[in-house]
Amino acid sequence: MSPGADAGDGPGADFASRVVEVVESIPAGRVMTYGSIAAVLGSRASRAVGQVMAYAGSELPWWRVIRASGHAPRDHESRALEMYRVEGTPLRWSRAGAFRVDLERASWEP
DNA sequence: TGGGTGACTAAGT
DNA sequence: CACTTAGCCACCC
Repeated sequence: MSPGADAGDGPGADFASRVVEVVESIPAGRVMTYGSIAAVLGSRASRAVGQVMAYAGSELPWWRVIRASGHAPRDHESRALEMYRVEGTPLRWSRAGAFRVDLERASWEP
């Protein structure tokens, strides 16, 4: 409702702060890809989203943020798997024993 | 102010 | 299905 399109220029207006808001809004059992989060913010900086997550650390449900392929973040797949089992996130298992999040079912958007 | 980096994506092999 | 290459954009120092 403001002529300036974006209504916030104070804290929370930064890209990083917006990423945090979106990630925290993801319900349990659901996931979003880095690219989708960036798209919601009106950007294509999927990589920047990952950097914000790395900086935020365990302060966020990082396991609900995955790659476009359905794989969990690099070097964190094992930790994510345990969370997916607890939250009941739909997973897809390959013959080799590798798991992936079923984006067809778990994909969510605010 | 500018350069290097990275929890990425998409397309090709 | 898994790995490799090139392109992107914001973050940090």
